[in-house]
Amino acid sequence: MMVRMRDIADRLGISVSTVSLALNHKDKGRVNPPLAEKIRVTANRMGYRPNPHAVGLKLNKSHAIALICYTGPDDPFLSGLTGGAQAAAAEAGYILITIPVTDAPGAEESAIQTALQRDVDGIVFAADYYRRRDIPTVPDTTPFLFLDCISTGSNPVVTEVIADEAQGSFDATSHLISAGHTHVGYVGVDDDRYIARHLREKGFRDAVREHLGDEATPLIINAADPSISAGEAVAASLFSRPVAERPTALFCFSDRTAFGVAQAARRHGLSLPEDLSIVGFDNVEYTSEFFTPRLTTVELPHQRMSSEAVRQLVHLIENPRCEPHRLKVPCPLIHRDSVNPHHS
Amino acid sequence: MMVRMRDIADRLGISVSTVSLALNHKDKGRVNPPLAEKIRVTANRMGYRPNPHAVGLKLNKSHAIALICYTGPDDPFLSGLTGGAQAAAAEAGYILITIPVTDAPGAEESAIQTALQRDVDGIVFAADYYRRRDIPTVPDTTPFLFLDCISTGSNPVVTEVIADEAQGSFDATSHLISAGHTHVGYVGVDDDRYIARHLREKGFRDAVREHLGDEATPLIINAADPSISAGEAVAASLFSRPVAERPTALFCFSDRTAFGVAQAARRHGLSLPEDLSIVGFDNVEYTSEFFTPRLTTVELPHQRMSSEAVRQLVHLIENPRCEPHRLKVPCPLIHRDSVNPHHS
DNA sequence: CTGAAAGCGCTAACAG
DNA sequence: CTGTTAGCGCTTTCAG
Repeated sequence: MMVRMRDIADRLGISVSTVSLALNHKDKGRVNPPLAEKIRVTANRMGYRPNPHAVGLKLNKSHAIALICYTGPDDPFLSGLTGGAQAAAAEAGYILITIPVTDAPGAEESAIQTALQRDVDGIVFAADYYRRRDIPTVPDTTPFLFLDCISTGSNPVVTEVIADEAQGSFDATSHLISAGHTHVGYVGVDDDRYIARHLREKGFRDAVREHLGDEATPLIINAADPSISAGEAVAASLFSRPVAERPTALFCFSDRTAFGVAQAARRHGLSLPEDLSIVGFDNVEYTSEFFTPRLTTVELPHQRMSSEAVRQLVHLIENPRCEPHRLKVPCPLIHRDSVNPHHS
Repeated sequence: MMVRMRDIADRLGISVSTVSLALNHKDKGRVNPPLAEKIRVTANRMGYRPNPHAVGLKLNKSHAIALICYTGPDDPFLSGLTGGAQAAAAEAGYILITIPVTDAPGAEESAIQTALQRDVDGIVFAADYYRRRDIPTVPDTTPFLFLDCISTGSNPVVTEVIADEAQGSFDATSHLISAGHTHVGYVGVDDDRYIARHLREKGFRDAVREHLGDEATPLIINAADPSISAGEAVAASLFSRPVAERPTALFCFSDRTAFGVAQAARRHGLSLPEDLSIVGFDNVEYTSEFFTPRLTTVELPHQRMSSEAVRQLVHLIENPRCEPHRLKVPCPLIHRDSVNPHHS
């Protein structure tokens, strides 16, 4: 069934080592070129595929990559994460092993052990949500990389792939302002566990300063958490303000916040997007699209992040001496129907 | 770093084969029990883990399972599928290799080759959506199983894990009827590519017959496809009927159909769930929850299906002679707010 | 420029 | 009951 080097050596009446040399492109000045070429051609024709176990046993390599990933049963992002990683790995000729990790004590170590035991060539470690965390113990011969999380400590000691949340927020806010809204606000979240909160707020502030000038005081309120109900709760206070102080456009920490805000607005008799424009953040699959009006939002590009992570990892595997760095994947603004132009 | 059988043999002053025997529980009547026990204990203490490559090379096994899966970049179900499979595989001590497959010609074969080349112990083949398809060529020494798709041909020649759609529809319809609705209808879909359509319609019909009697003529209309707009389009015709013929409750082919129906209902001045109760199908992550009113719907239990699939596969791997069969995973009804009691 | 041979860690005959 | 031995398919010195 499986054709081995042995088979092609026999066919050509030569030895296995010569075949190995040629097939691994280590033949430079060791096998005469025409022979090497002939070897490669017949290997191809015979459908030769190296036996990964044999190679692995010899080289302690497996041409496999592990994606270690926190897996809430209802994580809306796992899908993008595995999908992107899978595709990128396949493209680079690696296989993807997905290893779940839970909150149980020791689970991380055991996940990493599982990976190491399989001699994976590299590990992508993804947290459940963007957050700061310390680096698990991994032998530094094994390329390792963070996805959607960053290491504690100031400069990256490990390569990290994250979303450029500040840019996403900046773009969203800019979009609102360029639609004519001068009275634009930000509905954030008041919980430091969401480290994205600072980046999103920063993007908002920067956009306000850049487009509306230094003297503009940014309107910012914070919900208790990123849920619909919390969004609805804080937003209520906004709409009971005097009309002059009432924003005509709101950029929200999350899609759920935006839904809550929308609900509160409607409750106060406003209609969307005519009386209030909103932009969310996350682009929760399908949901933002189903909402009425279809929610304009900033996408968290999980698919691209994970494929980028795998690409970086492969690069690291193939170029072992490569400095750790932080790669920010842009968050695209998804234009839909929840933003209206405003004429003052 | 890695401790080998050799190491533990040396430590104990015995031979590798004895260690192998003991560690693989093949020691019955071949190694004296106390020794065997001591071997196992020290193996544990030394943190021995078998080298999968060595075992694989020898046995053509890898203690790995492949999940071959169609992967639309925006498939809302991939998440549940991989999540469930991952967890179940880890639990059974197998590793999960996820292999993407696209619509490109030859992609399926190549995915399967990739899996076989790695000597996976079994393959779960998942289609993107429930549908009938023929069985890819896989050596019958490799346990193989269909997830969310069934083979062409009448009786299963391969084990299949699918959702019990008819039961889900039956339950949804029964729920509507037991809430007092006698004028209940079904908004289906008029496209045979969705093989679920017949099962869902059947569940509806059966429930109507069982609870409302044979003489009740089930009200059924079909949308062109399962989209929101198509749902909205057919539903419109329903609401322009005379009040007496107007249903007070509708079971819908999909969540999206339900959203469309809701939209049409509102357009006709009805309010939900007071004037119209609706139940969807799919429980699209988050979405059904965000909708107002929160949508009562039938869940497609992808998580459970995939974990069940790998459990079945593991069983198949460990009990090679096991008849192919079809396993139906129940579709639970998720009670939310879109169904109101009806008093006639 | 090419081949013989050793050995990666493990299993399974086969001897003892 | 235990040890010796021969590979699994491949890479890699080391001789020729």
